Order: sequence, then C-alpha cells, then structure tokens
Amino acid sequence: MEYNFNEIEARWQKAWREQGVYRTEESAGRPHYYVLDMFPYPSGAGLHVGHPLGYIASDIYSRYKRLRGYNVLHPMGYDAYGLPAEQYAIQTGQHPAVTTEQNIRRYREQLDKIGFSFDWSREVRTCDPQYYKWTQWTFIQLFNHYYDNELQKARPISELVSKLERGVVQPEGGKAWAGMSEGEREDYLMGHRLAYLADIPVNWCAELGTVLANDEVVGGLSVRGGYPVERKLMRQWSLRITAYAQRLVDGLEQVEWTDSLKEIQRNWIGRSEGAAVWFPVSDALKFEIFTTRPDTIFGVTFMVLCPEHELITEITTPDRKAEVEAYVAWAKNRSERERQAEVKKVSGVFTGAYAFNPLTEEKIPIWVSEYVLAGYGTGAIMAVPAHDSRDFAFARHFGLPIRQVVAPERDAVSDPATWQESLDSKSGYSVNSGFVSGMKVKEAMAAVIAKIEEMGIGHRTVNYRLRDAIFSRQRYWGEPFPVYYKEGRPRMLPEECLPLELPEVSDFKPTATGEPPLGHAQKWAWDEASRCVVETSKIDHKTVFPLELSTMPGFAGSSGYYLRYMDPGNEKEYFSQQAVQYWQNVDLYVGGAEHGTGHLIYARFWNKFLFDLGLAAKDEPFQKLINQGMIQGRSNFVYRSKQDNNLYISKGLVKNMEEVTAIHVDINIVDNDVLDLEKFKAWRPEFAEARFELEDGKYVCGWEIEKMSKSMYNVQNPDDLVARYGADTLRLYEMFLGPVEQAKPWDTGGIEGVHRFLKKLWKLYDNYLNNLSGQSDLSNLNNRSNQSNPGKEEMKVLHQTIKKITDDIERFSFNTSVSTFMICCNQLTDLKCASSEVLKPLLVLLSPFAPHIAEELWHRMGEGDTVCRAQWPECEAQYLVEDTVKYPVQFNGKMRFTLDLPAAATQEEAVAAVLGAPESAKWLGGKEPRKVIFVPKKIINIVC
RNA sequence: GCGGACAUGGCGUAAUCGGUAGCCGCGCCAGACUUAGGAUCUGGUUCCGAAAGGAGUGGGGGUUCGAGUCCCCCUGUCCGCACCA
Repeated sequence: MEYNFNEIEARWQKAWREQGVYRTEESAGRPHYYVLDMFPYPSGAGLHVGHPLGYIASDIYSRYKRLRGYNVLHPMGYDAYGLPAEQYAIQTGQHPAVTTEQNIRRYREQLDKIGFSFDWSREVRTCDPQYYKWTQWTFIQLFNHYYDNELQKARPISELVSKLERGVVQPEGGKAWAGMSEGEREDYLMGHRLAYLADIPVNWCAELGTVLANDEVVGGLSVRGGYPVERKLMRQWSLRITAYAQRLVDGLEQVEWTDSLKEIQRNWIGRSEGAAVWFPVSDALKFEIFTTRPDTIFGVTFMVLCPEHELITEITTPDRKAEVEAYVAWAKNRSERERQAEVKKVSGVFTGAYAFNPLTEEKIPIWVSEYVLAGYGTGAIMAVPAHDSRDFAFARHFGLPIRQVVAPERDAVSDPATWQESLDSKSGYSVNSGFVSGMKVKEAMAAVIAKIEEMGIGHRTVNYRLRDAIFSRQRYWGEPFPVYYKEGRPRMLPEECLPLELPEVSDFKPTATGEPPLGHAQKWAWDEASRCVVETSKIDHKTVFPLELSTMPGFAGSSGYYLRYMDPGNEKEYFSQQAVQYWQNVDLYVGGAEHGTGHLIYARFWNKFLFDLGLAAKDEPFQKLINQGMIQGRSNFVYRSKQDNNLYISKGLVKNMEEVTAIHVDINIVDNDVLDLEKFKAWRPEFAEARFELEDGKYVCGWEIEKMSKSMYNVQNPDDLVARYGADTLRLYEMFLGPVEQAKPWDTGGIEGVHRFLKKLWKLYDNYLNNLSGQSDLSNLNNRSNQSNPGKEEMKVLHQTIKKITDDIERFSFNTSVSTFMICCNQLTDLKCASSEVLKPLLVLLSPFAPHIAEELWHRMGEGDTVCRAQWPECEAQYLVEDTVKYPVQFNGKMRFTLDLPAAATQEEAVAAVLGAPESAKWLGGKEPRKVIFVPKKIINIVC
C-alpha cells in the first residue's frame, strides 16, 4: 500500500477533533505540566514556516509528557488587538473585528493542518469582551493598589490612606496629610498608585497618531512602520513597573532561561548602585544628583542639569538668561532621532550659577546640557571629567578644568591636560581626595557614602534604567479603559459593570481635534446613576461623564493570558483558585527572544502583582523558557540583461554582475534554484515575452538569505509543503533543520530526505502487515524474528532508540531525534524486523514527532485506542549492553592496535589484556607502563 | 562604546563527562533495475596523495597522557543595549 499522507492526516485530524483527544481537565493526583507557546498575532499574511517551528517543538514536548503520564495543559489563542488590523481598517474601511476574525480563521486552518495537540476548548482571544473584561479588571486593581516598599509587595491604596491618617506615614512633599485638600490628597495618592495618570514625556509618533512604549521604539523610529518618534509631554496612563524593578531582577535567579535572555532583561532593568547627594546653590536652594562613583566627589569641577530641569529658570543669572532659554528651547524641539544621531556632538550652556561641593566647599559652575537625561536619576549630575568619558568630552569642548582623583597605581598621578581619554576604571586608588586619599576605589566609595550620610546631605541608593510603562494608546483597536472623568479626575467603573465593551465608531482615524478614534463614538459616556454606557451627547458632567478615549497597548492583553487558559470560561473570576493551585505556573514557555524587553518583562510584572493579590500561585510566571531561532528567508533572483530587457541570463553564464539587474523571483516558481520557465512567464505580465540564456537546458537562479517577507517573494507557506509532503514530513523537517534555538535560513533542499524516511518507515510496517495476512513473500521474514519472538538484535535497536529519543527530548535536541529515527528504521529494515513487540513501541516514540503516521500504523497494528494515550516505553538496560567492545589501544597517544574486551571490563582486565597482547611487547619492551588510562567502552591509553 | 552568543566537510549539522572528529540528511560521483526517470535500490564522498602516509574543528598560545570541548589573546559573524552618570 502506498503512503497516502494526505488522506491519513485529514482522517486522523478529524478523528482527534471529534473524539476530543486533546481535551485537558484538572485531575487530582496526576502530575501536571503546562506547555505554552507565545500566541500569535493573526496578521493578514497568514502563517509562514517560521511560526510553526516553536509550535512543533512545544507540541513534541507536550505529547511526550502526556505519554509519560502527565496531565498536560497545552493551549493556544490569539493576540488579536494590534496596529496592523487598525491600519488596514483606516485604508479600507473594513472593521478590524471583521478582518481579525478572517485572519484567525485562516490561522486556525493552517494550524490544524499541521496536527497540533492544542486543547482548543481553552482558546482565548485578547479582543473578546469575556477575556478583556479581566484585563480591565486587573487595571482597576492596579489603580487601587500601591507598592509598599517595606513589605516589598502591592497593598490596597486604602491601607496607605489609613497609615497617612494615623500619621504612621508622612507625605514626602513636606505638607502634612491632615492639612491637605481633597484634591491634594488625590494627587498625592495618584503618585503612588500602580496604575496612574500623569503628565510625562512620551514617545509620540505623529504618523501612527499614538504614543509608544520604550520597547516599541528603536533608534528614534517606531518598530512598527519605522516612523519618526518625538519626545512630548502628555497626560497618560502608566504602570508603575519600576516599583517591581528589584523583584524583576531577583526573580531571574529562580527561572530556567538562557543566560543571554536573563542578561538582556538585567540590562533593560539596568540596576546600578550609588549615592544620592544634595548640592546646595544657596541657603534656600539645593538640588539632588545621583552618582555611581561617590568616591570621585573630590574631582567634581562642574555640575550639569538636563534641559528639562525645573531649577534652571530659578538659578540662571540674568546675564545668561537669553542664552540658556535659547538652548533649552532648541534642545526640546529636537526629535529623538536627531538626538540619537548626534550623540557624539557636545552641546551645552553655562547658567551663571554655582553650587557648593559639600565635601570640598568649592564653588562649582552649573551647566545645562542635553547629554544629561531627564528620565534617569534626578536629571542632574556632578561631573567628574577625569573619570567619566562624557564629562571628559564636555570639559574638553568648553575648556573646563579636569582634576585627577583616581590613579591606576598608588600615587601614579599625571597631568590630565595630556590625557587622550578619561580614566573610567574602578580599579585603582584615590588621590587628591582629602580623607579618602590612598584608599582603593571600593573603600573610598563606602567611606564617602558614610561621610555624606553622617553629614545628612545624601545617602546610599539604587537606580534603575527601567521606566514606568506608558499604558495609553491613542488607537481604536485595543481594550478600552474602564475609566470615566468626573470633575477632571479619573474614576474607575464599578467592577460589576465590566466588561466595558469597545464602541462602534464611524472613523478609525483620530478626530480633527487630535482626540483618539474613540472621540468619534456616538455612545461613549458613563451614566453614574444607571451605571451604563450612554450617548456621548448626554454628557452633562453632573450624572453623565465622558469615558476615557485612549485604549490599552498590545502588551495589556498578552500580560496575563497564560493564567486565563487555566480557567478560560470563568465568568466570575479571572481564573479560579482551584485551577491556579492545580496548574501553578507555566512549566515550559516557547517563543522568540525578541520579546525579551517587552512582553516577557510586562508579563512578569503583571504576574507578580497578581501574586501579591494572592491570585497567582507563583511569583514567576514562566519557569523554563526556550527561545526558538528566527527562520530567515532564502530569496531567489533572476538576472535580466541591461542591454536586452527581455533577456534573462542563467546565473552561471553571467560574467559580470554590472551587466545585469538582479530581480527577486517568487520562490514558489523555483525548485532547487532551477526556474520553472512557463510559470515565470505567467507570473507577471512583464515577463510574458521573456527569453532565456540557459545552461544545460536549465535556468539557474541566484540566491541570498534575507528576512522572510512578502516583498522579497521568499515567504514559504506551510500549506504548500503540507500538500506536497504531508504534515508529518513538515514537522520532522523543521526539527531536522537544526537546534530549535538557532536562527537558520529556510531551505527546502533537504526535505526529500526526511520524506524518504517516512516512506521507508511506511514500507517497513507495510511489509510486516502483509506478511501477517500471508499476502506477500514469506521469505522476507527473518528466522530470528517473528511476531511473538523478537530477535535480540531488534530489541537492541529498539532500546537504544528508546534511550536516545528520551534523552534527546529531555534536552530539547529534536534534530538529533530525527536522525535517530532514520538510523533505527534503516537497521530494522536490514534486519527484516517483523515483530510487533519492537514495531509497536517504536510508534509510541515516533508519535510526538509524526503523530499522523504513528496513529495510522498503530491502528493497522490492531490497537483500538489512540496512540496519544499509550505509555512511553521504558528502556531496558540489558539490551544496551554490548557483549564485547573493540578498544583502540594507544601508546603515548598513538593508536597501534585494537582489542576485543567484554563490555563490562574493569581497569584490571583491560591492563591484563594489553600486557598479554603480543603487540604490546615492542612498545613496552618488558617494562611496566607508567600509566594506563582506561575509559570504559571507549579507549585504552598507555603511557610508556 | 558596553554586554551576550557563536565559528566543525561543497551545504544543514553530530560528537550528552576532556577520550577513535565528521553520525544523520542534502548535494555530488559510480553502479543496479528500467522504454524512461525529478521513482527505487547498492556503494563511495573532510582535505592532500596513485598508494603508503600525512594534515585537519576561524588564527595564535597554554593546561593535559589526550582538547572541537577547558584557560588566555586575536579575527570574523550574529544578537541585545546605547549620552543611563
């Protein structure tokens, strides 16, 4: 019988779906395991072969764990809110809900064809009101909580209020709680809520009409679309993720992620230890700076404020005023891109004012420069040009003094005027530094901190590079905020009124007045009395109030989705305690490393907050994480002659690339770099009249590795491959390509080999089944092996395979597993294996990788139940032991002969065998060997 | 500039503990069966050499009886961050 993969795969996919084979229920007593994929954004382009790479790997592991007796949760869903659907809507007027629904259907079809074991009854979509109800609910909780630095966890804001009322806590601003007005109190609390509204400098992208989070901006351009981004002060919702900075750093110790990804997160959080120091300007005025090098305080020769610093207008002397104002205005108008492009250009202006160094009592000039950032530390620095490269460049540019206070060796002082660069190293000794002179840098740091703490002018502190996450987007296609505005202040909707559903709008573009698209909504106002959404026209600011017009960003919906999978149908809670106590957290998370500074930080923060609320079971959401490598595209080119615009020259005949134009050609009309001429002519009208210069009768295309993208015609669609080779071949081939974690170009060159293996495997089983029914040549049967009595050789092959496959899966080395199967199949074919005791367990081993063919053969072998519910075979050690092993015997590292020894030979037996061998005599010459290195089953090494 | 990862045949890769480097597959070469082959099967395929033999895991050095693997330096590629005080 032929291996008819299309028929087999369709039939089993249907059967699995109808029987609910992959349904998962909580079941006490069974060990549980949660395998999660990063859910996809359903884009209009559909899946390409890069998407399933991680899904196949996680599917293999899920199926393996199930066969091992685990109750496995392996869900899938859609990250369905996002910019592309909305931009498509703006262009075509199609409602994002409609296009999203279409895309989801297409994704689902494509996913189904690959034979994944997802429990689709648990599907979540971030744009489903029953899902985003809980995104909104979490936002309200964030608003109603603050971070208690003593307890190191989130607590209800009412507790803070109570502490303030009892005087246990004093407001930082100086003004007492009791003396505050209602408004002042609300402002104060807003400064502590974990979700808060504030005027903050944001990344504003005019082209997209929205603000963006830091991880959505790269090099001053938006990640999506690559449009310019500028800094702008806007009133925005933010999440106080910085409150969790320390826990986000600490938590990395507990999880099994790659070192590189942990390092990416540590860098992003950017923890640095140092000191905060107050520098007085006058008796009434002082300002705070942050430094990681308190030991260099004796080397301060000027101070620098960022252009946004509030003190600038107060301290600037009248004669400098015009110049300073001009500089500040210039700096503020510069785009983010200009700033970043001109990082090396030094600019700045002197304010005319001076600060006093509290340790040296010197008068130090105060400057303003954009190299000091408003968003980090206090937006003000003490400049130590001798030991900081940026301060050094600034000092050189403006001719400011440079004073050495650290020397690489004790008293190795030189004239800084001769220096080419600053001495930034922390190894060395303090010099010219008063009471710390002569100390090592580390000791000097501690001593200076102790001194300033004693003087009450500063303290040890920690700073983070991480910024609070801006949570407002001026977009339509996102979760609405459960917020309305009363007397100019935000109010949360009552929890019972959730979800607050996204309203219909007439236009997805921002309004003429610059309001977000929700400004177009006819019905977008909150009636406090009837507690429902009413027409916008009814807003009277007495009983009917305006609702928030911005929506939540993409990371809102993806921050807690893994928890919702545990209990997706729950209408009363985000997820039940019963479910979360059973599943705990994600055991294995598979996805791309590009989410390292976005989703993976936000989700950890979200989870930690829910953990503080007593909802999440674990502090960290993702125990083990595997980053699948990106699959790049392999583009093909044709070469058009520059002389003759209809002449296309085969690659080998192109003598000079100057004479031709390389044109991207659709990889679907190219096979093994050979162009299909007829399909090429039919591809696009301009090629209809094409003529070719062929080599050996073929047109050979050029190729290059590029990003997989529509515009380069190099997108490999999995459906075509499934139709041509079957899902099992695709699954095996994607794994065979190389380690899951590694980035690699997509190349169909080797897919035939994998497909050939499945055909051989099919034949192996087909022969066995034919022999059973006596339809074929019985001489194929091996004497040593029949159905009830497998030969020892076959058992050896089987058990070696069990061991290898089990080890491979445990360490996620799926590419080597595929090789192992090929070897096993070849060996069993050579042995003419005809024993169900060997062939059946092999199908169980194969089923995580190639579930359809395994299932089909499993049934043909007479099994009733699905192979998915079989038991993973145990490896029996007796079959792994070789009777004898050939040992290469080496003298002084040079191999001279081999010896047959029992596999279980000991050191003594090995030595005796070597000494007894006639070959030894000439090397040892009767002497005892100096040393014998014996590696069981591998090698005997003799040192003479 | 800072941080991280990687470097093995013509290609994708393997070598799990420091122990015969190159498994498996692609490609290529030769052969078999065929009217035919983009089907199937068999054998070969790191490089140099007719062979014997020699060289060999980006380059240089070190540790070791023994290094693709460990340490130091260099080169190259990829990724992350980037005026973060």
